[in-house]
Amino acid sequence: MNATAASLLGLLDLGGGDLTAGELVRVAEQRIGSFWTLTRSQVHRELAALERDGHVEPGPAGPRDARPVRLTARGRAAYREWLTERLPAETTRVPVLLAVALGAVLEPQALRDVLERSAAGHRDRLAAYRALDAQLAALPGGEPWARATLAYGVHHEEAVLRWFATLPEHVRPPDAGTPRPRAEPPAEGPERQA
Amino acid sequence: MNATAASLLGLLDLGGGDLTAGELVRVAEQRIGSFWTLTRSQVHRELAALERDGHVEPGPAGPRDARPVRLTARGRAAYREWLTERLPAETTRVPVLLAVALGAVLEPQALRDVLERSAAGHRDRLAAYRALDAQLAALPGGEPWARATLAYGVHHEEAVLRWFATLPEHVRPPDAGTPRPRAEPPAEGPERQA
DNA sequence: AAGGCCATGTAACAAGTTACATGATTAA
DNA sequence: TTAATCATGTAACTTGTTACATGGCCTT
Repeated sequence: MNATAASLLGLLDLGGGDLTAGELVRVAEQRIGSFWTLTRSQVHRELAALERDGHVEPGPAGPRDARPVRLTARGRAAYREWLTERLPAETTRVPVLLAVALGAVLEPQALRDVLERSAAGHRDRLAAYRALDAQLAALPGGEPWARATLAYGVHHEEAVLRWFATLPEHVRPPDAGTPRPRAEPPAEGPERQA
Repeated sequence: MNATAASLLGLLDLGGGDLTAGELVRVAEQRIGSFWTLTRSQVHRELAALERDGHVEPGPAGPRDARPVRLTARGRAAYREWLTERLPAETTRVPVLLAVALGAVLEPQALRDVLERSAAGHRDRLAAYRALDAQLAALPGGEPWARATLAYGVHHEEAVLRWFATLPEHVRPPDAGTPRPRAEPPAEGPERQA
């Protein structure tokens, strides 16, 4: 049982019915978006292993050789055990930090350009998360868990943007704000949309 | 040129002199810590490729078959080009978010345990970052770039801890604080755009 | 001087990414 | 009916991880 396999079983559990590889990819994208990458190739490979181990069983075949799978009781127990007992720590690679760590040997202007592009991406993502959250909030059930997941993204992006503002002035990207002032009314509403 | 190779060249540049694979791993751990994972196996593999491509050249051999390498002019240009022109976006897998996304089908108690353990890890890391930052601040040069890197970690961990406090009460880990009162800790971000 | 310890390099394995061939659906 | 498009599965490749054998270093 690995992280990818466990996540697939969990999504099957959440989905309720039979899902194909493509559907799983879509559900993952929708449910955990940019915080849990999954490619179709991975899904196919893991699904094959999961079926071999009895964690999923094939459902009725669909068009295009699409093979929906269904979670088995064994599979449900396996992923839950993994989730509660073997959940690994978060691992990250933050490319922009590499640039910052090398700040002593880089041209300030080059570093500043890198930071500016990175900051723009974070601003865009923050805006996208907020927009999506507004959509979810309007839905009947309120989608509390999807919104909780999104909230992580919002908190993270806000934190990163605040961090940009703390960088030395000669490399700080424009529009990153300034280190100190956190008093003024933050423009909560519609910002420059991506 | 890939991210791992580029980071090795950058660290060689920063280090100044000849470094062995093991030294590179140590420098990476010290400089970008938990935001840039590197294993010795990767370093050996990449170093072989880098030497083949003329990005590094072998220095005087040391004990235990240790083979220090030195950055070449070609290597310096290559990693800088990558850093400023091809820096990839951040990719993350946040296991705890998987649990949250599956909140609808998990036992609340199980989810709460998972969250509590995750929160504990984040608290520990935040404390460690702060302690390390205090050490760096006391150093002669002040280590501005190392501290800037660390600051990212501090901001990130603070944000995650704040996020925990926003989760539904019946799964919120103890010691996570409460959603509303944001008196003391860094508050709503001043991510002013324009 | 000897034995445990630790760092080195190597190799096998697992996971993630990219590119491609095929077949179904849709629109003209 | 035909052509374009899109989703599917497969394969090849790259990157990351884990486990292991060896040899210098340090302590006793």
